[in-house]
Amino acid sequence: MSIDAGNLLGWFDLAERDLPWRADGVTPWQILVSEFMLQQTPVARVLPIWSDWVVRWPTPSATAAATPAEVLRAWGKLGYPRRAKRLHECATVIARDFADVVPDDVEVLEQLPGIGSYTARAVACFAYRKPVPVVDTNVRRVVARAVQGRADAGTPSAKRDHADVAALLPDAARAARFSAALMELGATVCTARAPRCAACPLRSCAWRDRGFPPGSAAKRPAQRYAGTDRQVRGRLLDVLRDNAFPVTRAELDVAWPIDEVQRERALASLLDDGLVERLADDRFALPGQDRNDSTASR
DNA sequence: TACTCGTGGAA
DNA sequence: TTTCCAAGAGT
Repeated sequence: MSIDAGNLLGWFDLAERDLPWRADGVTPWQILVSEFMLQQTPVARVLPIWSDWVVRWPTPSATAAATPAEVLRAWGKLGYPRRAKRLHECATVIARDFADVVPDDVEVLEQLPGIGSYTARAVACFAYRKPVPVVDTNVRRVVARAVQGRADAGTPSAKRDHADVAALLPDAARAARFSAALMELGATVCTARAPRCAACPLRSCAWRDRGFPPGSAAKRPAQRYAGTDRQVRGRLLDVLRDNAFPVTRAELDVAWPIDEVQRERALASLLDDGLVERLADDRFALPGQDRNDSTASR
């Protein structure tokens, strides 16, 4: 089964969310920034961060001129701070090697830091209107249901997923908007939990035709967060973000006093990721931040 | 392929 | 309260 382009696009014309990175005049770089922020992160949480960010650093070179510390602070608690580091690196490469112009070629984009299969295609499609398949978790779910008649998408497979979506794309003139519409449908109607089938605009759906068979119960154990290294890293970074000057080990210790071994492991991984810097006096700071403080002189 | 990597709101 | 999961990337 396929998806009728006119059917989906007609719905999108009426139901498209008014997201700021979709507005006229938003540059490819600013769209790229939105895609970094939206990786595994809900739209509602990205909105305020993105709005401030693109005003402060409207171009790759402006972003590259900032310190990693400034970028990490602006990222705030958006999560996965390695994304912020990679966005900064990505800006540096584009400013230096691409004359401050975001590439429009998928294969070139994929070589940039923090840009993978999805983001490369999203930028090519949304910023440059290229008719390339854009496959995210929403698209995979919509295709699994409407086309394949299954409740959930299978294990991701870039090659197969791209082929599945490429087969659905209409003519090149409408392909980019079709991809945006497919994502939008998955994000707002054909959702993972409690899909709103009564509001679905699709006239054909293989999953519905089969009587909505449930997904296979073989799900991976729910991801836990409390007590994980991720939480410890988050606590440590939280301390560093909140301090304009370098902090001592003792100040980090209180962020996770329970388990010293785990705390050291988390700190080592942050250093390894380039998200934290160790100074010669054994204090710690966000990379590139001011090293002076009021206590150093007395 | 499977696992790590944050965060917080909704059910 | 616990569970789910939200425009993925890198290894």
